[in-house]
Amino acid sequence: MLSKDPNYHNTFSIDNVIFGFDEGDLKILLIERAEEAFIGQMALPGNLVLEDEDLDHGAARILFELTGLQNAHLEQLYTFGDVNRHPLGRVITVAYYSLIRIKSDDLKPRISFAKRASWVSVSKIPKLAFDHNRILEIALERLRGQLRYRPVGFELLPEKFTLSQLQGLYESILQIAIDTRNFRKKIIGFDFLVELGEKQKEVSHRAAKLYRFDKKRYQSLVKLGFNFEL
Amino acid sequence: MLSKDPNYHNTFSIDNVIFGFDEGDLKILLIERAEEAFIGQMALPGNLVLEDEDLDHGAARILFELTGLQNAHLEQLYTFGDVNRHPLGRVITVAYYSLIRIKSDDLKPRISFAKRASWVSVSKIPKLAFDHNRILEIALERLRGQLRYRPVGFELLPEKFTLSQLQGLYESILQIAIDTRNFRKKIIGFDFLVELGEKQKEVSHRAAKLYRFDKKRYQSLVKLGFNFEL
DNA sequence: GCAAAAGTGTTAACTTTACACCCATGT
DNA sequence: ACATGGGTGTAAAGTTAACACTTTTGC
Repeated sequence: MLSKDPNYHNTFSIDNVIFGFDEGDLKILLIERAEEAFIGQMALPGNLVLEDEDLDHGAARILFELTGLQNAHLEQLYTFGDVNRHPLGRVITVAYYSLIRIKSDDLKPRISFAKRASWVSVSKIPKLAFDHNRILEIALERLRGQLRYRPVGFELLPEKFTLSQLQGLYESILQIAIDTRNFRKKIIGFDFLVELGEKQKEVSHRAAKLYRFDKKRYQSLVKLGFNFEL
Repeated sequence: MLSKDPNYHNTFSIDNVIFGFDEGDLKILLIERAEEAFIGQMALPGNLVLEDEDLDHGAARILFELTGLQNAHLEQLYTFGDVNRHPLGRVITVAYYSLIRIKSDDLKPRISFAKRASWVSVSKIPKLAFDHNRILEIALERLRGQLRYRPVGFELLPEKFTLSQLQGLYESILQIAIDTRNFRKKIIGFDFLVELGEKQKEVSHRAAKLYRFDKKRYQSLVKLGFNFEL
């Protein structure tokens, strides 16, 4: 065990749980740590908050510095403050989470704190630094909870997607089977998907129609009292 | 404005939002502050966390010291960390919340930090210290959100209650009208209320039957896949 | 006997579930 | 022509919503 570092006295950090969806699989963004503690180990992209910085700002800054990602819609998840969660001293951490569309050219750490950032399937998460496995667990619970009651799935898919992709996302994250006809009826009935008049290309079967999520339409429906529920 | 106090550098606190229900009215527990900052003003019962204390423990300790309350089931709500939320320095605060049964003899502050603790109707909250009005707002949102999907109402009522009291609680907190017959059918149908075979006393109208919430029964129903929803 | 709240059932509208076959495309 | 996933409707079961009168009790 490392000895306590007095600079870590009463200090706090932010850790980001960033979900993405790719190849039918839910993934999260991990970095390889290039500094103590847990040097060389995989961890959530997180770091200390600056003294003159609001929490939400810190979350966005830290995410950018460690991964190169910008404009993720970060939401506060939970605060972890067990006395011994950090080997160098008392550090409470505020966890944030976000759902984003994975793009291949996204990931470029801007500071040496992280060696690299990469997407890891949630079914293949190694032992992480600190209490990050636990943080991820809480984030997964929250994601599963929100998936049924808020149209969060659309943030994970590409802008243009097929109804089967959408159904697959729900089935994969919630680990349930969904009846295709009922699913389509319901989703189409919500009346916030726009049929793009385009089709999939380069698939070796009947090409599916492409849709996009109409966020403005969704928001105006919500104002009229509509409640998303899958 | 007070000058910054170097002792408050990178320090964190806990604030508790404690809900109670009495006389058909939702209330929260406030203290009158006996120390700087905001001396003499009403505030949520909160204080600094000790260095060697887990967050959950700190929440329970602080609540006890400032109000005398014990055994409240405290749940973490949200963390507030705006740079200027505290006039003496940077203090992030982790808000906790709890629903409890109000009893008249509960409230006795154990340390001089609070002059007194008292229940205040949420419709009559004054301007509070720090950003506590905002914290309360977030807590109210969370309470309203949870009320429909978790049997939290029973934590606010006395152990023995009538169905009208229960209905009144929902109507008062959610600010909606509920059909009595449908409400009773649904609640009775859940099959986790126990009819006590007793009746109200000293009311000048037909006395209502008393019920209690069977928590064990509820939990075993949940295990079988039951989902509370009002 | 009257005021005040307790208690009780039925029907129509709507929502959810279960279920099976033909279609379009690439190889 | 076959393999692969895309796309479609109906009926039964279950749930929710609307609605009005009688009962009990204290004063």
